Amino acid sequence: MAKMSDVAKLAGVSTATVSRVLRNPDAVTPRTKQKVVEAIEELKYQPNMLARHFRRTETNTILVSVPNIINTVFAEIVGGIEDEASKNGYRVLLRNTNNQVDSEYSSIEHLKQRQADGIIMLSPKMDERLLEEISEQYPMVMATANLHSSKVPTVSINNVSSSKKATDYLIQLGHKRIGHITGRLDSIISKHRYRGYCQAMEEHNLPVDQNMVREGDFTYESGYKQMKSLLSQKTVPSAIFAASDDMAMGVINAAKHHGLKVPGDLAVVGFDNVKFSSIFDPPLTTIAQPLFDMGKRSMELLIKKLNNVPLSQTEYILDDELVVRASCGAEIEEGLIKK
Amino acid sequence: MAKMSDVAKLAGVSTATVSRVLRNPDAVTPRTKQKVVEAIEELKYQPNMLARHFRRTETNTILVSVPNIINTVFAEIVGGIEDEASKNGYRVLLRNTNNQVDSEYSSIEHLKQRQADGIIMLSPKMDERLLEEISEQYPMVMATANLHSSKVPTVSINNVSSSKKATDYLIQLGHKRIGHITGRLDSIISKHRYRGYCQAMEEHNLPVDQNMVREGDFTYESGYKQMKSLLSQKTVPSAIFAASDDMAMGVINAAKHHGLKVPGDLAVVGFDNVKFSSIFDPPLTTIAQPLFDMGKRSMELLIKKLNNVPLSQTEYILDDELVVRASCGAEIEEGLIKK
DNA sequence: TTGTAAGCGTTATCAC
DNA sequence: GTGATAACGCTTACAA
Repeated sequence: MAKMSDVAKLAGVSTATVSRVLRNPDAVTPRTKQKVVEAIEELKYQPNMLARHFRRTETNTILVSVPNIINTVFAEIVGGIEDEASKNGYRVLLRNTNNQVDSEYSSIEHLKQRQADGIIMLSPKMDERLLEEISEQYPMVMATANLHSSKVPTVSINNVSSSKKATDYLIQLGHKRIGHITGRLDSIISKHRYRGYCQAMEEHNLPVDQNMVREGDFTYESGYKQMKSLLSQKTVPSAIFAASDDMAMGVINAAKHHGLKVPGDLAVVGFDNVKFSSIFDPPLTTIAQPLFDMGKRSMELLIKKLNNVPLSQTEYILDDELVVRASCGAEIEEGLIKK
Repeated sequence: MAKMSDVAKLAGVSTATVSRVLRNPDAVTPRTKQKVVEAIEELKYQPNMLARHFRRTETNTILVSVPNIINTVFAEIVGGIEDEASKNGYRVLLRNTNNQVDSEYSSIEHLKQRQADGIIMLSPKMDERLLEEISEQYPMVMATANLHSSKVPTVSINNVSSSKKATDYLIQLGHKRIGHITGRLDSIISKHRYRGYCQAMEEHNLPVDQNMVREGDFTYESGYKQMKSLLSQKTVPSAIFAASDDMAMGVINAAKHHGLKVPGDLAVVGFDNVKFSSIFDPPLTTIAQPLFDMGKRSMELLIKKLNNVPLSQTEYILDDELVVRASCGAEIEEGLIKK
């Protein structure tokens, strides 16, 4: 494999000149540049990036810590990150944590060992104070995370207001016994979505009945199971707000298997607007998180940090949207919501 | 940031010894080792991996070229790759190609620039001869690809026999007008699946009617569109074999929107067994590709190549399986297939 | 504008 | 078993 010194020799110049041609061609006369370029082509020279990264102490690589790449929510965010990254000459190193905090720590180690220029953490589970500490020393951005503190730059939607919006919608359709399947309640996202649900209920003087609330873990299976549990009670909800589309689909299938019609006997609102939510039968009414954009935006912010551009804020709240489909039996007609 | 020489100084040894403690601790007396370890902890020394990679000319990173990470098929394979990689101390660098051949070439450049120790290509579209050439010089494995040649190690299922199996199943259920939605026919995978379909038909003396065959591109949308097209004809199929689950779901929804009952009026078999296929209504009968395992296996093979372990073969065919669910209206009962 | 040469932090080859 | 030192390939003061 040809190295820079080979190119230099063939072109009759020094390695410094070859390096300049590569890095900043205008600092060199057209003539020498020409010679060097020819030599590069002749030898099919490829710079040894390991040497370059070492010397420049940068990798052009950003690390993404993902709880689970198979989850379409994260896959879409990663898609957005990758898109923006490759447009800017960065590569994306993926780290699947499988929801293990240990794995998150080891991602941080990678960062400290300078194997990546920066990190984007998706829904981190690790200690918040530690996260802040690292964020002070290394370029870091978080996506789909709501920490208590706002020291770490975070891209998300407003999980409280969006959930309130979802619940409001069900109330507006006339529902009173509205159940909620939460995500794992050790996650702040889940707490916020729960809070939005509570706020909507309380504002309309509807009691938040703990018999109507179940803790899931964002998965289809947990939605299915918790709905079964709700259906085994004497009083049964007429509507469900699920904190994820996967759970909403579990809820609907559980209801169907129980002989209920959706939306006839049960209205369901999901959360995320993953691809399948529109394909599912019935298509899900859901809160659309701009997942791809969240990924893009996180990467944009990280690039700013990498270039020492000061960020004007630390919380970037993107717009969510209630996407109305058939799972609540409502149709938009002339701008009005009809049951 | 502390460097090795700092550790050496504090421990009162040379850098060579520190390096030894890190790489091969048994080549050092317990006493010196102890001193060095203490110094490392005291200084919170982290090796500079950029320097190490440069020096060792290896990165412990493998590159995965993915047509589209948002596609659950690929996401599951990547999940398997990541799993096996992290068990073996490798990191996974992701490159989303968005089905652009150019992007595949640029992944290869990364490899040549020694930014990764090896590469796994998922469904590559680039020139086959070039692929072979690169495979001779660099560690490379392919997954979900069937090339004509068998020089590049490839992990896949047998797309011909699996498709034949799927079609046979429909024939066995009594269907005669069986349609097929292919993937893009410039892909060998699609051609093989088509071939399996044809073989099954011909073996049962059923004509392969070109009016019953449509070219899709593996996406839900294409399945939907091509089914609409099939339904606009005078003679309409009674069953469809779709070359992907996404297309199968498109087919089913198109049929439903057209007023047909699935499986009552139309039986559908898909391909891939993505997570959502069992959640869909009706749950899809489909060919299960062991996606996660395919990822794992590809990584295993790549690790062998990286360690210069000779591979006994170049084609690794994993077992597929026909998963029978409700989309064909059949139920397994006492081991018998009933209509 | 171009060349010289030092240096990035680690590892490997020698001696001792 | 340990230490001195050269080397990996590129970048960058500094000198010319």
